Amino acid sequence: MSRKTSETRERILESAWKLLADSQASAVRMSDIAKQAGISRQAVYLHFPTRAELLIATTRYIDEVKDIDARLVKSRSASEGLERLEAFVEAWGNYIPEIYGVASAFIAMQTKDEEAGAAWADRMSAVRHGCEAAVEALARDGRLTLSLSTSEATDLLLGQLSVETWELLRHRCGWTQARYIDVLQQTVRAMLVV
Amino acid sequence: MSRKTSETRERILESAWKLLADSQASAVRMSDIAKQAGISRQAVYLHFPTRAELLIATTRYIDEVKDIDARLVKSRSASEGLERLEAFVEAWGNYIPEIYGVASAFIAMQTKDEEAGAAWADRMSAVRHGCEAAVEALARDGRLTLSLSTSEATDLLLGQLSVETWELLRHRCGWTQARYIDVLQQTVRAMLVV
DNA sequence: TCTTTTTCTTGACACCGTGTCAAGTTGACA
DNA sequence: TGTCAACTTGACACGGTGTCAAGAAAAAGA
Repeated sequence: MSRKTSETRERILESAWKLLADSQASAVRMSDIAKQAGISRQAVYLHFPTRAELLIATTRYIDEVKDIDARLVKSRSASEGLERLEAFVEAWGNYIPEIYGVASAFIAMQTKDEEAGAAWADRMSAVRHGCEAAVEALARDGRLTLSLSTSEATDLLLGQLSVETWELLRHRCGWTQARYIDVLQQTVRAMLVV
Repeated sequence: MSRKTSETRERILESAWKLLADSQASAVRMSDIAKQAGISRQAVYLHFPTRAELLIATTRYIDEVKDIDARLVKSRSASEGLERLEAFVEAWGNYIPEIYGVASAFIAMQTKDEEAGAAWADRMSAVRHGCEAAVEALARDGRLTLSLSTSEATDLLLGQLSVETWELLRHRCGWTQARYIDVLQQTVRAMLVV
């Protein structure tokens, strides 16, 4: 692996990221990314065999740069369930804008492309684990709404924290990010906490 | 307009409906629909200029056959806000499965096709009106959660009742339809009602 | 420095699905 | 019988993804 290789690879990832971030996702073609990176379309295929794999690599790259793990520390180290839940909503809710571009590209591809669907499902299952941990902490404190199993509560939380819901509220309904976090913490609490 | 014309048109709509209902939406091509209807692909274009317009016509057709209005009567005639809200969740929540096929085709097309995006947005705005009416009835009863404006509450309800959320819970998480309705009524109540 | 190997470029092509076009067929009805 | 509308057949353009082959250019190695 020469230095050149990883440099080009990174330039591709940066380009994909940038384009996905400011145009509307699925309009970004392989040739656009190549142009942005200042290389030929074929060179992109030398590094990433398919569009789906490029998107997958892009999310991983963003996770690294934006340090998703660091953002979750506060939630993971919370002593109480409710605190953990609120910290999780805040951390993930504030992370969505970072990945929204690539996320919506995935969502658009899901139906057409098997591989993209699997990759996105995998990503979502990581989020689900976060939701589950918060719900279980709540249950241990005996504060989980009685009528819900932990798995149901996890599913609901996942739905509430979905990229689609974020998009609806922030883009289509014009909410501010701060209000989104605020209201979501409040509704999630009303839904899940006794 | 001869009898023949409208017969064919209806056969196309029925075919589109059927195919969208049981395969995964965006994999349904114009040629599939033509084959199902027993006509040539070009004949489909004689009745519907684009795939988007065919989808739009298909939703209208389903609305007619499944009588969406009749399903909303109970909600519209409710005397109390809470009653109206719960009836609305039930009516719309039970209508989603009927339109899910064509809905997900729209959602998949949204990004690519301007027209499809507009049509789906239009449809969603009709649902939003339903949400709004329920929320306003609740507010009139003085039972709307204090920290939310009626518009925010409407947005939240819309998000909770979105096709995407339904799909998550029913398909990806394996909920039954009955449980979906039950839990949604409960969570929506917890979120919005004081 | 000269050679080998890797990376990237150029340009062509196949494939798929949408939408268009033109010429011809069929059937109803006057 | 002739006319008109609905339909068929077969061709084609377009846009986007992914593939292939030949060659240029740059890095690595002796």
